[in-house]
Amino acid sequence: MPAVTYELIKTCKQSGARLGRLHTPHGIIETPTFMPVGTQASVKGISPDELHEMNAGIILSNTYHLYMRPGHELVAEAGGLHKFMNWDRAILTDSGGFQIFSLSKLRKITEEGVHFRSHLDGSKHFISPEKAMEIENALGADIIMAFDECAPYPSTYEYTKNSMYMTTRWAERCLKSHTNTEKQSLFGIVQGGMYADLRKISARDLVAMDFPGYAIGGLSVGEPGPLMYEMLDETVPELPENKARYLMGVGSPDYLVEGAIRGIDMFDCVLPTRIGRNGTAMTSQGRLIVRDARYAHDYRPIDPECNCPACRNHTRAYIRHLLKAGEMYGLRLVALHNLHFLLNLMEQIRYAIMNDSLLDFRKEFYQKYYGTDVQ
RNA sequence: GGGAGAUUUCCCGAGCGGCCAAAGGGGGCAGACUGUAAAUCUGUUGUCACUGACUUCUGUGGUUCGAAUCCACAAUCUCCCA
Repeated sequence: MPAVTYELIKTCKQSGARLGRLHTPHGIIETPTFMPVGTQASVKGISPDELHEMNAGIILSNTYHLYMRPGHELVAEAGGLHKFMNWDRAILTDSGGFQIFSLSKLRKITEEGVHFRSHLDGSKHFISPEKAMEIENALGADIIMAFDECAPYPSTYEYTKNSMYMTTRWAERCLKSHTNTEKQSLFGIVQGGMYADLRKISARDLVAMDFPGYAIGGLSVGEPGPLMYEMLDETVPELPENKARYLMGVGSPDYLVEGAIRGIDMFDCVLPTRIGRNGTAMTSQGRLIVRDARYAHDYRPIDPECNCPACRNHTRAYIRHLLKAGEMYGLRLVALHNLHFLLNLMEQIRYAIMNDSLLDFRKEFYQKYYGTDVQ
């Protein structure tokens, strides 16, 4: 029995979306779910208590960043990531594959692994699939991700194909070197860029290796929405029904709804915290740039339909003032609100699946959020 | 009372005869952000009939083909001597 298992509860008759439960050593998570991102063992600006209050069941952290600082040995010495950051619910660690992509100026990819320079001090490092497993085992997250390459968009067919096959070989090596299987489950990552045939090959090869869960990576990297949906439509049917499906790096409310409709169970994204810190709120009526002058005398909450602490206790005018004045409480409030908003959206999605009405929900949501019909 | 210096677009501040509607900051305004090198980044910030024209650099008058830049006087401010 793997550490993490997926239990399918029901499928939405209208959309095909899945309602389920993710069983982990640190609790059961209702899916589809959204995982707040805490890259450096902290969801930027948000405390574990606040994450509890918004009913976050699982958060994401990052192998690359924790390896660089403070070092995985230190986290292990502290008693593992849960204890280190005092978070008693589930954690997923990303492998650092995305950092290979986003820190691309500083790296060299080989079959053996990736040579790169630290973004902190320029020092040279090398991470292989085996090394990534060693680090993730030391960190001790419930779900750990295979070491992959997230190909940039756009990439040629040749490049994407080679990259995808290498990611598959790396997945095999990860599986072999991952030791702590009774407490941590390793998820494989489907790659293949924007090429349907490569996506299918990637998915089939990984499914043959029998991972406890599957992620879809390399999407939401700048491609148009419809192209991402098409890739999901090609990929998800290849994945087994009894395993969790995780769409990496997604994010915006429309993508979450569209992903759920296509059978995705887990999402993560920096968007709510990042745009929150930068002054933009997600509301039931669409995006609201709290910094804007039009809210200077607006004494309503950010979202009148929200009952998060920011909306219960503070006005747009006040939060705008905090943001303009550079007060960190303002950044925290908007990030906090955005996380509440997305977690609440996931709850609504689950409710709609339960009632076989997710397509109806999508229509209503789009009209309210974007002022348009389903694109 | 005498002497020295200063006054630039919202603020600070560069400019010292043409390449100046005027550097650079700050502030303002607007936008972006999707497995976080992001409390970051981008654009914009005299007026308009906006690939061009017009009105600006304390005020007035002057020198010059041409002035934010030179001269005279005035106003205001700062410092030094009585």
